[in-house]
Amino acid sequence: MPTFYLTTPIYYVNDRPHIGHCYTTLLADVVARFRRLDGDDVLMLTGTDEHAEKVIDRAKEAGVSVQEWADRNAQAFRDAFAFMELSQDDFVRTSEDRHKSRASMYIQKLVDSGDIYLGDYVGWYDPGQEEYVTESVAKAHDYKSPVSGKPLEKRTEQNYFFRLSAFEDRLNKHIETHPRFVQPEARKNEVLGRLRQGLQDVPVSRAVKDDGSEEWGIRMPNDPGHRVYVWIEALCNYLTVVDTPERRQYWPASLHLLAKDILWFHAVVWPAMLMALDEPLPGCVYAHAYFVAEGRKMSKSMGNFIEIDQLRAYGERYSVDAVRWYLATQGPLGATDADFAHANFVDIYNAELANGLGNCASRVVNMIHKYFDGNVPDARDATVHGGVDWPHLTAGHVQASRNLFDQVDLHGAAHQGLAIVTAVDGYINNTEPFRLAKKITGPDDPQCADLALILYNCAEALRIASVLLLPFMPQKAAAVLDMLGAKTPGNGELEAHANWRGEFGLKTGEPVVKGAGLFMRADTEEAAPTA
RNA sequence: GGCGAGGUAGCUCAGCUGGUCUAGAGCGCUGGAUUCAUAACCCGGAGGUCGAGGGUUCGAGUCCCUCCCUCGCCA
Repeated sequence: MPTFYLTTPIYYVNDRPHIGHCYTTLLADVVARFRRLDGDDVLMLTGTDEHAEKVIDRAKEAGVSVQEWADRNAQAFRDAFAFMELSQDDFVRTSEDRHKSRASMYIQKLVDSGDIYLGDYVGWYDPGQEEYVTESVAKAHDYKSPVSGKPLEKRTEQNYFFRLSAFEDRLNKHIETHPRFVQPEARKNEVLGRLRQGLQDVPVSRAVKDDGSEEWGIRMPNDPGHRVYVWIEALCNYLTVVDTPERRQYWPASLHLLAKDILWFHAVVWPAMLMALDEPLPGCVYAHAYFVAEGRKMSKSMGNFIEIDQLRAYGERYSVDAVRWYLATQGPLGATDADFAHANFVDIYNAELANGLGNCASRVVNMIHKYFDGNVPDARDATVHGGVDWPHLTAGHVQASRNLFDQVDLHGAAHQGLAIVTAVDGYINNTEPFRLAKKITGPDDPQCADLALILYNCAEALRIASVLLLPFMPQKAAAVLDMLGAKTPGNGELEAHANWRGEFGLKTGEPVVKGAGLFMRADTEEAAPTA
């Protein structure tokens, strides 16, 4: 069984879960669900990054221990992901020993190999903030603190550095010989452009004073006066989690999903570290863009972050699967930002879910009830009818789904399932089963067989469409399968279940259930739901 | 300032190496048909001087130049 290991970034534990965290993790979830269905041995990883110094500060403000604070906030991410029906196989926290011990080991290895060395760091220090600011920021503020306005101090301190510069050629070569390594294309160009300007070694630690405060973070091996920078330690999570005898087979990761702001770390620093550790590199680093809210950039100062509670409100009104569908199909998977706009949400919801899938399921099930007492009609042996070659048509969309998932094109893949639904709608209009039903004089009327064939084809096509839609809307697609009396496929069963009238095809005589409306039409005038 | 991406219907976008593009899709809008269905589905229509100007060519949304605008990355 091929393995497929995919990751999201680990999220800063002080943050409140918002649409951005949910989006990246949802992408991973949809891909993971599809891969499992298609037979891969999948490991999907997400988690929290907990060792920043601000975590200590905030815990103090809240009057709780750092661990308690981190526990509480990590749980908020778990809850958010549970609400979104996200199916991570593991949730790593950098404060866990399994992470800390191995991350220390990697650092030690890099020290031993000389890829991490002790050097002098010269920079502009802001005493008020107790942090360094970059040269460009310092210059922009006339060498005064951007916060307090007091003069910055030029300081030199000893730091450990990672010899990033040594990997420039290998990185360039790798990116050029592996066209899918950095995606999408525009992001790859950015990385290559920046590589052309040359690489500098990067500091990976900072001196800490032992003031008796709580033990937090990872110290430099053999030099506990230095704490490993949180970002470099955080990157290690992708490896620490699978660096066990049981999980080694998953490495290297097939796909790292992340947002564009941390592309550099993932496409350059992390691969260079892996080279230094003599580890194989991940297959693809995919950096998506951002969601904006109602056309405006989300920011702390604007206070317009779409937080998990607002997504919950959407979920309550329109269903969680509708939220998943909107994010997955309308999200900023490419290089440009996407808008989470209420009017747009309602448009997509009505057009694709209510008028599309929901209405189609409703009309098919209803006719089977009306004309065949709610039992799957007998299709005899015909498969091509009304100008549609159903086995061929559905198989084409199944294959297209696979190809699109390979390219992480979720929008395209989602529409493969929907395309079958559209085909069913067109087929019904062309063959007019409802009109046929009126012409039928009795059970011996040969037109009865035509009617049966038409409705069987509709139901079977809808079944396969649902299988393809399962990764996007696990609840609703399963609900359609339930209505049709079909089984929901398990891991590795895509092929068998997507097979027209195969082992899992609809069986003549089996009951079809009229369920509640799947996605009821939304009122376009209604205001957006609020948390 | 350096590098990069892009400006195509009301909206979101396809249009690869120039010629079925007399310019497309989906949504929205509009007319019709229909009634199995969630005022839905199906068919048709309107709507664009393809950012502006110049050039190459028998022929340019597609190549070249200049300019304008937007966005991203870096400094």
